[in-house]
Amino acid sequence: MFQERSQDTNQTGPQQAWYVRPIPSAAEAPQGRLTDLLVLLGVEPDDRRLSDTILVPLRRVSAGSTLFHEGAQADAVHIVRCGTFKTLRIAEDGYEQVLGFAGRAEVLGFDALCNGRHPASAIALEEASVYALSLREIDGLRHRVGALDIGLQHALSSQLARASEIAEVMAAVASEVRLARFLLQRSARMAVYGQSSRQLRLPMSRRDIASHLGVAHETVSRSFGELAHWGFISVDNREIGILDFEALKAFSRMTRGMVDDRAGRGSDEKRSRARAKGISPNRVSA
Amino acid sequence: MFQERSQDTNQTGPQQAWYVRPIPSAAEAPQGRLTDLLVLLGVEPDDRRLSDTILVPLRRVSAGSTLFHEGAQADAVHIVRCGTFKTLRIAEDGYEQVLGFAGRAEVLGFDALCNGRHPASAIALEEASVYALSLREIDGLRHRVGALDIGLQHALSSQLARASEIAEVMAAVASEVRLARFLLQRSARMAVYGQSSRQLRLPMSRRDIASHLGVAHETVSRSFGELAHWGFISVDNREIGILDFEALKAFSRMTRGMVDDRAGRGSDEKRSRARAKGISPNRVSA
DNA sequence: CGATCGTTTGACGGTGCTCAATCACCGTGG
DNA sequence: CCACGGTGATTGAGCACCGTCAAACGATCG
Repeated sequence: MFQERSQDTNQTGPQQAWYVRPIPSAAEAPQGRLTDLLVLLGVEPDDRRLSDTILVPLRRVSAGSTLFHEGAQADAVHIVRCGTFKTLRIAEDGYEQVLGFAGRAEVLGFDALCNGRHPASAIALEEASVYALSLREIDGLRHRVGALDIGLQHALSSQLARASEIAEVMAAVASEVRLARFLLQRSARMAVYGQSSRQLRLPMSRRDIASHLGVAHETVSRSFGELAHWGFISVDNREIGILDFEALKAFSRMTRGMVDDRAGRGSDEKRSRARAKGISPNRVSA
Repeated sequence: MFQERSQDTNQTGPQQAWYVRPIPSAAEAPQGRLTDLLVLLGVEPDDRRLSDTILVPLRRVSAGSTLFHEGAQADAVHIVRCGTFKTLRIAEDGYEQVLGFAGRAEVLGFDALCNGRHPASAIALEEASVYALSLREIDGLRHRVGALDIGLQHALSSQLARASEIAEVMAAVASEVRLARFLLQRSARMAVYGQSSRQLRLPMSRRDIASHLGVAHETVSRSFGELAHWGFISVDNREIGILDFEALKAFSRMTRGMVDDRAGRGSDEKRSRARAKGISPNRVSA
């Protein structure tokens, strides 16, 4: 469905796992070294001889299948090794609210610790694999391996800081600004891992983006078109190129026009979005 | 520039703490027992004789003054003992985005751990006091007192789960629905601590609410009026009474009208918001 | 009692949601 | 090979809703 870009390595074939796939039992259960997990989390293994001997279960998730369901009992905390996930909640009427996207080294499912149930679902957007830290083992492991404790703490702090990203995109009034901020967030996250921050391969659909930005998916399409039309980005399906980084950044700063600010200075600033269009032919307002 | 709004209750006079206010030194530095903090976090002190002897610095924050500033170096993780805070980020142009509200037993500033700087500011909405766990001591304490480790983990998990609240309110298209969801969130949080969940005293201004909901503050006023007009709530300045809980809950479920829902059933359901006006009593269905 | 801020209400214009239709892409099967 | 659904992405048209500007109202405190 989504995957034909990097999906050449389909090993299990059509086995789609619509329901929770049981952990591969016994023989072929894949495992990873704790050392590798620590490196993934960005911490130096303090006792390498110990962490080398400890194995952490790995779980492969095929594109489109769910890592865990909203409401399901939590059994483990997951750390993404590769691939991308979307986290979402589904309203009674079926509307799916995408809360965020999680990639390499990000933690999934920690928010289930407090009451034992997942408040959101996690669905893989592409072939992915995650480390699964069993809830029964995690506390013991953290005590035995101090580096894991630090690494997890660090990752959780990052995730908490990133939680404001969704507020950042949704706070913008104009849909094009929302999209611009979203693209910059993706770009910044790519840059952290040394990836090119000017060429993005979005693993999620327009509808996922729309839900995440809080707009209709048609509006996302239009906004892509506008941003491209203004020369900020180039759009080729899910391949996005950032052509004018600074302009995009400046444009993304357009906020709710100084609402409530009775000081009033800069009441003309807000109109600059209209001016931004002036860079190229004037559109709208016609 | 922005904060002279709720600065009325200045007990220290003009000493406004524009910068990080140093912890009250020596003599009068208030301290609380670790045991009390553990109880606040909802965990049983495992070694009471130990936790009774350990003291945790307390910090009092007057209404309107900031606990920490966005961008400031983090020195401690705070746990709210009493009072309410708003967390916010300020855009270059001065627009203040309210990310959330933190009350009793909630953790503030943990998101600064990953890079040492606070990604958001925290401002007290009313007289408040917080436990301040110094960053240098926190790891040692967590190791010595297992209950603290568990309690913090639990609190962080809750906070992470609550991070989706802002997405929940902003996801709604109609402003009245956003406000309804917000009120229900507040009500639910009150209920956790045994407070009456049908009578709310909102400690934040309309402008704060507006920023948090992603709408203009005039729209918040109008939405309050509408919800009251429909008989869902009663409004008396910042005192809100929930008159018809079920109706309010049903109304809050109105989502983006089945966008993308190709099944298409219920395309008339969405209009029910307009119908809601005509009906004061129960209209629930679902 | 006046000043300041928070809150409410009104009017207008623009933006985006809704409802459609169309195109592009893909795997399937005649 | 092309017709055939199925899905995602794009584009268009109309109208309700909310942001903006403005002014009045209310509360609190000096």
